[in-house]
Amino acid sequence: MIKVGIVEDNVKIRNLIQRYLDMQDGISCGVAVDSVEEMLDYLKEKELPDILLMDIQLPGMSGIEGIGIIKQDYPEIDIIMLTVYHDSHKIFDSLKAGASGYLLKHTSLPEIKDAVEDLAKGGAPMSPQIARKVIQYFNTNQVKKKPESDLTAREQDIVNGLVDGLSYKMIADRYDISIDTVRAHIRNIYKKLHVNSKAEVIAKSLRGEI
Amino acid sequence: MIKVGIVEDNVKIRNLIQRYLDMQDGISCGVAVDSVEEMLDYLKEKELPDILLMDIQLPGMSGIEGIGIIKQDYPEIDIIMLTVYHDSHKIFDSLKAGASGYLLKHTSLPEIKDAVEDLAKGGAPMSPQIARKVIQYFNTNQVKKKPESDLTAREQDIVNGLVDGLSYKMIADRYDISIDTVRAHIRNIYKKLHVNSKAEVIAKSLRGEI
DNA sequence: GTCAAAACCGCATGAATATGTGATTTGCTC
DNA sequence: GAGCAAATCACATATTCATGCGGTTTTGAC
Repeated sequence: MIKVGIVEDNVKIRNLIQRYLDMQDGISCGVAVDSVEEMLDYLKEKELPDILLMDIQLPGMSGIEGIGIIKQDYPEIDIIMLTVYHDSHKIFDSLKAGASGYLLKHTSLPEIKDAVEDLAKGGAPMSPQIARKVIQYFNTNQVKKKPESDLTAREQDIVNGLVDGLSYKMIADRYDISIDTVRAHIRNIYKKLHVNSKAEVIAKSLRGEI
Repeated sequence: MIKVGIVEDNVKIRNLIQRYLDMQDGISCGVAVDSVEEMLDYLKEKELPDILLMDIQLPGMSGIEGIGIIKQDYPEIDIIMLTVYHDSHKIFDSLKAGASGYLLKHTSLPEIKDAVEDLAKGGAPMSPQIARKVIQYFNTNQVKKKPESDLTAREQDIVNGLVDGLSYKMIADRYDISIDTVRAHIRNIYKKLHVNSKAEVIAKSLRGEI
């Protein structure tokens, strides 16, 4: 018997999921609350569930913060996020915090049931769009081992200066050239990198894209 | 009609999958070869498939090397790995090389068909065990850093804006606040981080020091 | 020895940023 | 309900940046 708990502030959705899961063979859903705080109270008193379904947008503590707190005290509980958010930040923050699955809210009840069973069997339920973003994380963030910028050595010097947080004047002093020369180099760097601010150069550089 | 190609050196498996997929509605599987080299020859001459199913262990070039070569010349082709290997290195190397899905070989024919359709719809098919390993990558590899910045949630928002290369005005628009408020937050951020330029904030953030 | 690329320099101007000095509202704590 | 942090907004000013234009000198390749 898989014991499931729900943290979801929309009463209708919460009751719907709880009733549906509870009537399935092999699943019991004995606790459904509307905030992380309530769930923490419950966990202190009662039997621990195996799996939690959790929203992100909640009254009080957010679901993402909740993951961290709950996993710290009860690392054996697996958490599936069930939310409308499909932006990368929320997804990766959730996974980093310790979530074991991530479903979007349009997921049907049978699919939620499948996800619970999947997780219990050692899988990691994800909505297809979510899986795609996770995969893309590897595709994009790590494939580029050699970004191969066409920056000259001097231009790279200037970039390093920017990354060190220096102003044009400080860079000029560091390399003993005039500030107008720094400007000239920066201009060329912007052209080559297709950007138009210090900020973007620094970001690119620190992301390893130069 | 989804056009699928197969690279698999086991003739029995290859023929089985090809025949099965080809008889499905909406899928055609016109090419099935036993090495990356042959597939490259085919791609030069004929119509490009939308999706490739590819083994890792192959005569000649390995499937993982193959991903890189194929994606370089034909980035629009999505590749699903279909292999017996479930070790993290092979999985992550494949994903980094540009694979869009990863299935284990015990996957049934209908599941392979589902995977093809899933991918065509923007998903990212993965066997449950694979999904679990991918998720664990985030859980373990990245949780460890807690730089402990005392930035408030709003201040962190602003920092994210800066890292995205936005100007004050753009940040103000993103969060629907006035540019003077952005300035105020930036001031406080600078105080807390002991810096005095956008550049330094971005650098600190991307170095994980926030 | 010519040619192109790289590095260097200068001036000018509008835009963006850094920083100061205010203020109001809200929610939480004691 | 006093005190305080957080978030919001305003106005002002000096500095820095982004970008336009124009150059010269050095250096390596052909």
